[in-house]
Amino acid sequence: MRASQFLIATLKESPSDAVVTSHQLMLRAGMIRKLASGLYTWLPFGLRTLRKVEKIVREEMDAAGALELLMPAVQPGELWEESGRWFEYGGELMRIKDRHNRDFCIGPTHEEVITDLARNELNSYRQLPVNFYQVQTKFRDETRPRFGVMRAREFLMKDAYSFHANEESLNDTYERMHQAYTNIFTRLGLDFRPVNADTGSIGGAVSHEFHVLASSGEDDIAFSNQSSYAANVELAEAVAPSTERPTASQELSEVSTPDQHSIEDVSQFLNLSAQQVLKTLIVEGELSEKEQEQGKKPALVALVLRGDHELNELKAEKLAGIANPLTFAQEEDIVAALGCKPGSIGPCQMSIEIIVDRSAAVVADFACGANKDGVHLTGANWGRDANIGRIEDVRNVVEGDASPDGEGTLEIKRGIEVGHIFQLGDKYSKALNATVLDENGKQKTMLMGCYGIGVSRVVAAAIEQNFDDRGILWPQALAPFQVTIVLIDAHKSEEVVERGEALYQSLLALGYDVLLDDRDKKTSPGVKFADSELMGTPHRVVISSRGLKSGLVEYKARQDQKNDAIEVPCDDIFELVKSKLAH
RNA sequence: CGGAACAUAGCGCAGCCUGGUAGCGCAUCUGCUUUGGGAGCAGAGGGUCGGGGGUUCGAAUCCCUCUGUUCCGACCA
Repeated sequence: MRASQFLIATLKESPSDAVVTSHQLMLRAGMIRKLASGLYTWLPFGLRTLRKVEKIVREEMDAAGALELLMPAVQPGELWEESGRWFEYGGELMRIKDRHNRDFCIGPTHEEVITDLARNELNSYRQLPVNFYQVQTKFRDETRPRFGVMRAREFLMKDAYSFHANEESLNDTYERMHQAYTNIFTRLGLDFRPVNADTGSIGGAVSHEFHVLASSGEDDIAFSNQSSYAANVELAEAVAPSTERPTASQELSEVSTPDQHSIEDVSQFLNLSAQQVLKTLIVEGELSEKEQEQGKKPALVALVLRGDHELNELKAEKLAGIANPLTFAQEEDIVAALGCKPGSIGPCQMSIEIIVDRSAAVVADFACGANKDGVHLTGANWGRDANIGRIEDVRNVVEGDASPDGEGTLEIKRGIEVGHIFQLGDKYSKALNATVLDENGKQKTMLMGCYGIGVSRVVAAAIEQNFDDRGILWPQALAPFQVTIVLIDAHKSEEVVERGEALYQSLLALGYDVLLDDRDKKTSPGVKFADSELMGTPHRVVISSRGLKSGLVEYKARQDQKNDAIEVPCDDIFELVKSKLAH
């Protein structure tokens, strides 16, 4: 591509609404422009990278035996009513009506449509397994779109759906997809982790998220420093401490702690570390349907954690006897049941059920609320002063915790979710009655898996992981242009033009993406250099009349932090660039 | 959804407090000069100051309202 024929839409300053690096750089390098909140136009330069991600995704999906198709972005509401999600899905589902006043939505995902297709087209177990995929625009009406294309409302996604006659087949395809995803992100040149994940609202059992590690990520990922164990912090198990609880060495005593409510206040006031202070959270207990109908009030349950630990609501609400979704008790109910306000609650002399976190259960001589306003206890001990009740895992893991697989300790980093694979089971096939005939001629509900990659988000994630103060540092596989040839003094020197043209043509002939910066003399060399760095082209050749006088041209790799370029004889430059591009 | 802020040329901003001819930088266009790190000089174009309403002789500026955008939060004993 010749720069003079291309849209180079670089900006010196970034629009004020861009806060994360990838968003700023995508705007500044001329990759995208915002149309409205969460809606972006991909300019020619940005589209090149988007297409490269798509290409690698397609190649690996095809290689893994998946079949590409393309479904409509607009979907009939009836299908969503059939699956039940018309009512379950919240405001993220963009609902529209056509001119006949019929309900439609703009697809945030395509389980319903593909399952409808499968029930019509698949009749026999002998047609299974199959795995269909598409690369397509999705729409989710996010409450708070942000970070550019990283959390946009309209985005490009590769989604795949597999159909199976049995669990074994589903597992098999799931593993193949796991491997295909690993291949994809490896080829893209990204630092990523597959992590065990919560299945969320989509339902089903087994699930992995693929996260690109970057400080701007929205999820906390816990991973072992010694093994391949990685999990979303929401799901990572906090293993029981291997140490025994020390024996009590202090006497229980009451301390007046006026206006000291938070763990921070109390530990400072008592001059104790937060680890020695236990916090007690009061949540609502579970009610049976019958009790709910009778309008009974739920019993309260006390959750006891170490002061420096955070409650994991997901873990808590899964416990028997606790309301799901987790509901914190109202202040008046707490006062009625315990006789004091939140902020002074503790497990000693507790009248309601107590669930103690594994780590909190091995603390001795702890401080806690005294169940009297403005009073705390110190030197408290389980058994002697408080009933330990049940012990459960109800906290988030923290750095340094033992890895649940027994190997190494946990580190926590932010991750950007770029891929997600699920074993859906029969959730949708059952709802939509998608069956095939089995070996015995009997109707059998198919099992399903689904596998997504946020194609547009991958582009942003790649930038979050690869940039410096001058701009983007594209991994080879994603670079919109692999080589930039900068011409200097082209208007004065025929030889500059000829040499540049020759190199340009021979690299093009090999199929490389080359940008020939032939912009006229109004574009100064400094602008060309700055643009090539902002745009992140991995390799740059500079051809100038000054260099050609000694028969030399200049080569520089974008990754080289040092500013010094290599001067090479101009007859050697083609071979040099070719060898650099080869790997 | 809760809280906070912002909206002035394509982009970044000033002007508003204290009402009186709408400005700066970048970008754009023309001419001349210039060519190894975001060029120089001279000139030019570009705005219903987000929309509506009000106060006033007069509103970008003060008041009300709507819309849009952004940020923070949705973990707490």
